[in-house]
Amino acid sequence: MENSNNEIENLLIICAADEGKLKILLKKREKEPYYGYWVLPGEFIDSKTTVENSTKQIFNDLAPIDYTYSFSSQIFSDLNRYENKRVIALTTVVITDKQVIELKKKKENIEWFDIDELPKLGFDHKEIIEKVSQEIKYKISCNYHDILLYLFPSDFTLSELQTFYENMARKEMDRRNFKKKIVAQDLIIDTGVKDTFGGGRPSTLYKFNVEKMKGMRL
Amino acid sequence: MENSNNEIENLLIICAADEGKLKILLKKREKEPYYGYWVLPGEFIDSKTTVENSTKQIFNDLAPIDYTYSFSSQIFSDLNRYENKRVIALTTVVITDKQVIELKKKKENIEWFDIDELPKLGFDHKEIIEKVSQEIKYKISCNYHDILLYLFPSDFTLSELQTFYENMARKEMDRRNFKKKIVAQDLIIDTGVKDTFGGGRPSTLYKFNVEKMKGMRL
DNA sequence: ACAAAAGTGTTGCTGTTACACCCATGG
DNA sequence: CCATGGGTGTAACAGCAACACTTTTGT
Repeated sequence: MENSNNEIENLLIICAADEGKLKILLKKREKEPYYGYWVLPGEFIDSKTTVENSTKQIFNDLAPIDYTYSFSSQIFSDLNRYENKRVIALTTVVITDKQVIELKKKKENIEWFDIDELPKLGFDHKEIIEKVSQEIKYKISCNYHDILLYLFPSDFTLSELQTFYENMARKEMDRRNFKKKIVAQDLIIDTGVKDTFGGGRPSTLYKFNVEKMKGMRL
Repeated sequence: MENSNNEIENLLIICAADEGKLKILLKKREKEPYYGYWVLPGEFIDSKTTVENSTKQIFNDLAPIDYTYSFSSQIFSDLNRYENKRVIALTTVVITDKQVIELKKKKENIEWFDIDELPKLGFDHKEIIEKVSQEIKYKISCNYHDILLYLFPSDFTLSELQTFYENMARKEMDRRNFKKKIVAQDLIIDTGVKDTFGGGRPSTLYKFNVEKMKGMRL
C-alpha cells in the first residue's frame, strides 16, 4: 500500500488542423524494441517533475516554440504494456498551430500524419491514439474549452474550417448554411486578405472573433 | 529516465443525482494527518493493479454493489501534495445510483454531500473536487457518453430531472417547454406509477427510453 | 378552503434546411 | 474558353421561447 513503485510515462498526442484534417505528430523510434516503428513522443516522469512540466519539455524538444493549449486525456494502465516492467501511460493532448508543421524539417525523425491514416505504430500506441482521437474529435465538434481557437489561431478559409468541422462531427453541411450559421453568431472576422493558392476563385481569409468564440458551444 | 519511482493514488469522485442535486460520496479520515477531515475515497496503486481494478476495489469496499459507469478524469501531479513524498493523483469519476445512498448507514464514516456545499476537506481534495466537478457538470449538460442514463437508472419525476439539469447546465427552463422537448424526442417512458411523496399533486414517474437516449446530445 | 406541486396548449419567433446560379482566377 | 473552387439569397419548415390557468393531493 505504501511504496507503489510504479513507472509512469507521459505520452503526447500533438495535434494540429491542416487541410481540413486532424494531424498528429509522431516520432520514428531509433532503438529496440520497435526500432523503425512510429511512436508517440513521450518520456518517463521522475519524482521531481509535474506532468505539465514534462509536457512542456517533450514539446520543446520537438519544436522550439510554445504550444498553446493542452489537457490530460486517458490513462492506460494494463499490466503488460511493456515486456519486463509495469508502466502506466498518462496521455496529454497538445493543440498547436499547423505552422509548426514546417518545423518538422529541422528534425528528420518526426512527421505529421492524418490521425485516421496511421503508419505502423510501436507498443500499444495505435490503441491509445484511436481511443484518444475519439475524445478529441468529440471535443472539437462541440468546441469544448474553445479548442477551435487553438486549432485555428491564424487565418483560415471558410471551406478549410468547414471541411475540418465536417470531419470531426462526421456530418456534411451545405456551404451557404454553414457560413450563415457562423456569420449570424458573429464568430469570424474578414481579414481582407485573399488566399490565391490552388485553382479557382481566391477565397477570403478569416480569423476567429475571439471574444464571441469563448464559451460558444457548437 | 528509467526508474521513476513515483507513488500513484487513485481517488474516486463517486457521484449520484439526488433531489435535483449532484452528490458526492466522502469518507471521514480516521488517522493523521487530517484526522476527522473529509477526503475522497482512494488507494495507492501497486505495480500489480490496473486503475480500473483499483477503482472497483475501492468502490466495493464502500458499497457492496457494482457501479455502472466510470471514467478517468484529471491528474494532479504537484510536487508538494504530500509532506514527505511525491504522490501523483489520478482521479476516477464513478456514476452510481442514488439508491446506494441508503447503504451509507452500513458504514458510519462515509456520507453524501452536495458537490457545491463541501465540508472541511483534507489534503488538496477541495481543489480536486472543484476542478473535476466542472468537468462532470459539463459532461452531464451535454449528456456526454450517455451519462444521464447512469445518473437516472431508475424511475424519476420530470421536475427532479429538470431541476438537476438546470443545476448542471446553469440555466433555467420553462416546465412546459422542458417536457415538450423531451417528449418530442421520445426520450422518456411513462411508468404508470405516481410519486405521492411530498405535498401537492402526485407526479408521474418516468424512465428513460434507453435506445433513444443513446448518443443523444442535449 | 387553502397551500403545494403537477399537468397542459397556443402563438410568435428564431434558427435550420433545402436549393441553383453567378463570379474570379489559372491554365 | 474551360475547369476549378468561391460567393451569394430566398422560401418552407422545425424547433424554441414566452406565456396562465386548471387539477390533484394533504392538511
